[in-house]
Amino acid sequence: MAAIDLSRRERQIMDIIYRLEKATANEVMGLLPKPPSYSAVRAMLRILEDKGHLQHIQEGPRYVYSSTVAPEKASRSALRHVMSTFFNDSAAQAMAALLDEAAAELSAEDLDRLSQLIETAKSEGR
Amino acid sequence: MAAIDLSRRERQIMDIIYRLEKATANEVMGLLPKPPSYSAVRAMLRILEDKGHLQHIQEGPRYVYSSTVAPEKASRSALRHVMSTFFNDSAAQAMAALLDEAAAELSAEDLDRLSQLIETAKSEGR
DNA sequence: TGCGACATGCTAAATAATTAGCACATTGCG
DNA sequence: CGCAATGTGCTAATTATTTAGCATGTCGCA
Repeated sequence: MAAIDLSRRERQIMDIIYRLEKATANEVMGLLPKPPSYSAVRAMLRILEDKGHLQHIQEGPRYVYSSTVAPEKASRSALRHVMSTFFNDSAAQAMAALLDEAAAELSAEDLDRLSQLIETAKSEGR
Repeated sequence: MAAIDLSRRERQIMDIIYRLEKATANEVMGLLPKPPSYSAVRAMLRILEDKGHLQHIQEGPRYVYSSTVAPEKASRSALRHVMSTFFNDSAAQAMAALLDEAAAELSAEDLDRLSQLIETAKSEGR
């Protein structure tokens, strides 16, 4: 079930679909590194659907694929995985690293919002 | 070069090595899901070393493998990848999700430290 | 309406990944 | 010292992944 047992292409495709939320075979193909043929992409999508990772709806003439797992849930397990792989399961360390890595990109408003979230967490944590 | 073009087993092994910082073939084997034979593990380690992802030192009779990329650097690119896949490249969103996901595990001290880091970032960001 | 563009499904072939097995070196202890 | 345990290197076979190709259906417009 976890991302850990997807093959390389499968993972690449899942990443794209998470990024776009929903995508057609063509869109996926466009974003794949060293894109294979269109029909190769379709085959992979079908396999991922078989395995239960994707679902599709028909939209006009084509299929639009999306994850069967809610994006929020998937992102949480991705974060968990990064925490366990690189940060000794410490959320605090992971957050510190994020802050450090991306400080330049954060606006004053972002930082204020984060401060508030932390304050809230403090008051709840008792 | 990126983790995105590692095969499934290669990725699993790299994750283990990041987690342990350094590891022997035996340790890696013990942590692999559905562990293959010892010699299969050794073969993979050799391949990863060929590709430049791992290096080893001889420690007594055995090889101890570690990443060629500094853990800090690897963790940053893992965070970047999660940000781009799930959080629309927004560090702030990623941090908020982490906070929410792991609030229960964070101590008051953790939260204080994070507040301070954020204050520092605010003052630097001008 | 008829045809070009663009879908899908399926299968078989090509390529890549993964594994086991064998030959041999080194360690450490009875 | 000698041998069991535990290393490594390499190669070849198995298995999984990834791909292309062909048959076929549908949409939209000249």
